[in-house]
Amino acid sequence: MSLDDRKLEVLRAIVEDYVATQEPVGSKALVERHQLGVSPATVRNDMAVLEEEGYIRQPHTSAGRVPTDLGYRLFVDRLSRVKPLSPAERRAIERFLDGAVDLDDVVHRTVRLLAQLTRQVAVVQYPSLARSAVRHLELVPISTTRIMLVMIADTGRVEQRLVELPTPVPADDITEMRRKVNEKLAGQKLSDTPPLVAALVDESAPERRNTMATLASVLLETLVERSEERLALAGTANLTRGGVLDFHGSLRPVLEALEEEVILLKLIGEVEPSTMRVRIGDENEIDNLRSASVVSTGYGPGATIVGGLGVLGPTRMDYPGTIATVRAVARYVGDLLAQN
Amino acid sequence: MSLDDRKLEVLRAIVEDYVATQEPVGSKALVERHQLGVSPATVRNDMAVLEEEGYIRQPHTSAGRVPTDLGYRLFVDRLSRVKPLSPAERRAIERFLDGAVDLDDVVHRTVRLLAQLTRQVAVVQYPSLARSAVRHLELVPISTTRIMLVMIADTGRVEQRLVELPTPVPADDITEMRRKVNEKLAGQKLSDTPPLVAALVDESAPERRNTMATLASVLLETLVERSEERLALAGTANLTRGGVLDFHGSLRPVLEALEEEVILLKLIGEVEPSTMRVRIGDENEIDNLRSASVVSTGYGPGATIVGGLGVLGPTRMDYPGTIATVRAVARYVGDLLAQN
DNA sequence: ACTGGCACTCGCACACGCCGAGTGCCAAGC
DNA sequence: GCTTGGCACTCGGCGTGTGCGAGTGCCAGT
Repeated sequence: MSLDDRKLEVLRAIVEDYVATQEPVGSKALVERHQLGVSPATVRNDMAVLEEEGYIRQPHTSAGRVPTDLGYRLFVDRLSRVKPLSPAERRAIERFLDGAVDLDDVVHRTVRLLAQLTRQVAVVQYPSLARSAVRHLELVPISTTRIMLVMIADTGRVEQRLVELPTPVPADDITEMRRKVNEKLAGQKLSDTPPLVAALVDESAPERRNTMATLASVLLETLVERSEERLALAGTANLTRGGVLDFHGSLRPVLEALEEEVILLKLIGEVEPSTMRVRIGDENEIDNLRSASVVSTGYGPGATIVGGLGVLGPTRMDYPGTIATVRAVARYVGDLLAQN
Repeated sequence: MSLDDRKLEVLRAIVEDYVATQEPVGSKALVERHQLGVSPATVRNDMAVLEEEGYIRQPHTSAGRVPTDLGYRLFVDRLSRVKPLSPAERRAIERFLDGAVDLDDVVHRTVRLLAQLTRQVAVVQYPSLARSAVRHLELVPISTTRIMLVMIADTGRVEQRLVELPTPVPADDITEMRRKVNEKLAGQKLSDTPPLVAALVDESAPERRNTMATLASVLLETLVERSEERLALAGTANLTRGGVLDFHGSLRPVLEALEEEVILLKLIGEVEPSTMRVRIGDENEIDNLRSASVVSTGYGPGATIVGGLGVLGPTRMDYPGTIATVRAVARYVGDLLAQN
């Protein structure tokens, strides 16, 4: 059985009112606050159907209705109009993000901004190394048996790692190695580097091969295997808004989940071509987050995607507003990265 | 009026029992669980005195007693015996911290370890730049008008910053500048660098002065002014242990405080020669943390101190255990840094 | 100075009853 | 046939009342 337009309208009204008031909404209140053009009794009938179909439910027998996860899903997919940002918000974004001096700075500002605008927990992934290309590799001699390997990616990320050499290496050799390494790797996608690194070792002069092998292994580890994904988080205090009512009764599991980088990456990291991803309550695979919703998207210069960002909050969330904000912030950050 | 030994013993018993059970402790329960050698009535008289002096209080008229901040203070200062770590704990620390490849890695492991061992919120400050010396400065040409400035500190910290040059600069000049800059700054305490940097500009050849001035300003900003202190945080989920009873009723203010780097730095950063610092409840200057206690100390290679670390939890906290753990972890981290 | 005894206080848990919001259903109306 | 007003019903929330018991303060006795 399909739902007619009025029933959908009723669902929308329920979602909007519930999100706004945080209280179960009854038929009478509904007709008062929205121009539905019908009586409470009619609305009640519609509600009965919506409940039967699983879009809403009653917390207890004689209370108003509350949307279910399924209800929010339908709302997000078919009922919510995009809510354009206010000029003030646009200006806030611009003002906040301009003046960032650093990739670190950009990420930190972004995550705070996102938390502030949405009043939720915000997560921003640093540009993924896997999706970056090498811009430059630098070998900095620290002592005769130690060099610092610095990798600068085209996304602005900089990774460094100390390399302990098996034997002392003269400065000239290091200069030469730097030249070779850059010649071979600069401009390459990090994901394409492993064979190139292997080739480097093969091609190097016998007397330098040992050193080069050490270097290569660190290189591989840093660049590919450990493939360190980094994250920034902000706004956890927002979890306490609206009491402990959201997140059925305890912040514990949510806070625990937020401590696990792996989990967060799963949440916002799996960037597909799809523009915007909304996961509502039970749709989350992580058990600890069954009471939460996540709105996330990818960002990057132009059309490419180098990382993910998003927010996490109670299922009772202003989806249109949140989606609009997340999208806008992602776009600004992308533009910012494009300028570098 | 001074408190005789038995009264102090009573206070200790109250603190220990309350920390263990989280329930107000009465006179009868006290004599049962501790060998005080006197009757409940006597204990009651002692309690009356302790209450008068402000060390304990009753939540309501006919309940047991609970330590006040002042009571905890007395307990920490005069009554608690240091609780040596179990071998298992020592081993855990060692196992956890060995195998760190990076300063980043060290800090992250440390903060997680600390959170896990104390079951509180842990905070670790990265080695402060202000207390570091320059080990090496590297100028990496990115394009003709852009160079990446990489500063490697003796504490292992690496900071980088993009420098936009006013005019294109040939590679040779950059090599020369690198030499000059290192000659002047390597080995110097960061806090001593400003005049040296100024001198660098003055001494440079006229045709390079412009470039050098740009470089110098970025240098100063990165190294001294912005003097970026970094932090790692873990264990926020531990705040939810013991319900919302601790932190009088709301985690909100605490979570908010934990989001402010400035506040956290104040908490654990002000490292004085004193070895261990315990701030209990109202002793905290930050209003949001009036319901919390902070145990912190400095760490660093040998006797020097390069940063702070500590934990934050409810005033109802196992002080002896926490203090022992924080001290032990700080020592291990210091040793680890000394090895670099 | 310590102790046993005793009256007293008060928070907590539980039971009771009322109120009212909100519902489902039904019969009447457009 | 959908919509509507009417109506009986349900049930959670809240305020009141009561009993219980832990814990206290005080006092008189040793």
